[in-house]
Amino acid sequence: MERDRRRVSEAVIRRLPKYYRYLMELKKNGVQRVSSSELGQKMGLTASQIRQDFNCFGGFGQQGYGYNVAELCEEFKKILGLDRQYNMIVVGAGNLGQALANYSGFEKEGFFIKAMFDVNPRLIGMSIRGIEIYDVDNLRSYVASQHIDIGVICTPKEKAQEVAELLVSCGIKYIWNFAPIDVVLPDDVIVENVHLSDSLYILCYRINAKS
Amino acid sequence: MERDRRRVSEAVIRRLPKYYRYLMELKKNGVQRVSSSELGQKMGLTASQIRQDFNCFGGFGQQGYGYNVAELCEEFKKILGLDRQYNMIVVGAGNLGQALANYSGFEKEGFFIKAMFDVNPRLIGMSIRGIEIYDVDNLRSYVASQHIDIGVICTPKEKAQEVAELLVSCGIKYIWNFAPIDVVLPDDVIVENVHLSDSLYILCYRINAKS
DNA sequence: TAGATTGTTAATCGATTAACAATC
DNA sequence: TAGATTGTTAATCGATTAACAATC
Repeated sequence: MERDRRRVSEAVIRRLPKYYRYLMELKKNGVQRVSSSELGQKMGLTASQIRQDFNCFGGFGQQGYGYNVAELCEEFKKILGLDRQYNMIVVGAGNLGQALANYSGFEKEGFFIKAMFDVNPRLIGMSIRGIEIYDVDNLRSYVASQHIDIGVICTPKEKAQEVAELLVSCGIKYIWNFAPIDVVLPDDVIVENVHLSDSLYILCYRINAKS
Repeated sequence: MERDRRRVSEAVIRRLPKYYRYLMELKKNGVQRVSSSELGQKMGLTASQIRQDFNCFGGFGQQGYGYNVAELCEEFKKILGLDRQYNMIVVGAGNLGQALANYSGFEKEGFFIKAMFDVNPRLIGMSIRGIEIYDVDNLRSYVASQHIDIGVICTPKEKAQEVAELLVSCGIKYIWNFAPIDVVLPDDVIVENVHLSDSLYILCYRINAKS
């Protein structure tokens, strides 16, 4: 039960969503219990690693039995912070921003896009699934009047740093960045990047490294 | 110059796109040379690590001088396999698939979406920036008649495994997967995943771990 | 109780950092 | 040549794996 008995390493953090996905799948399939070795087999990890990882957060298992799937799902939901709602705004209502707004899947998990912002007059005033696109000039006053947790950057890379700074100056401390650039921000701001092109480059590297 | 003097670790591979991004930026800004310590400062890495990483692929530097930026860009382009063209098809012409088709940036880097496929009759027959959406039933004959390198999966997660197997059965060996699931395929198939929800979960973890 | 499987400590492995001779 | 910085070897650090006592 004791959290933070040791520092949770970056490697462990990167595996957490994968654990969550596999455990939810097991739960959906009506599986009641799972051992570290069964789960390891499925996920391509060693049983040892799984037990080490889980014990960063607490002793969730029972000797001789394994882990209760439903219980473990709940624990992971808490660990990942998925037991609450998050309000988001998206800056940049182009292709990607619109795709995110159109995707209804995030809402089921508690992530709500409350508004979008852009500089393009053709987009301003439009709405997508009820999500309005506002002029980015209205961002500051919008954020002042609403509770927004996460700022999502979907602008071209040239604007990303500027937008990130704007968001931070409005008090937003958590940023999900889709622009292919590393934004530089104060240490207390948390940035999570989705670098599509990096991912594609890695695929290409492997294509060529194989031969 | 000798490649593969040692096996290139996963950790190094994940850093390659970042090196490429920073080096291209330096080149764009007209910077001629860079030392490992300068680059390290910018990227938040140690000079030692950069020299180790680079020397997985060859001795690109010159003692007392550092690295020639333009030369290093060329080397990284080759290492990543960005010195050629890739033809892609997208399966799943929903939000995300359409966003990828609308994004013209990939073409500038040599990635061409040649066609899209879907099961939805409302989408079949449409075209996006000249990219046609075909019935997925026509995928096999299409791939047989065209040279396609990469298959991109933008379907809901329920269909992803099936689509992946279809692509592989058509001879496609390289897959860029956006569905939030780990597809299981033969060992000689290379899969690169973009798990948006995993990324969002990690952001949430950090939001909650902070407090 | 006996069998199974955890939680945890110890051993191993690999990645990062430090140091320095080589050399431009 | 002297100064700078690489390429590379050695030392350190951290993550993964193995082992096993604890215990359900």
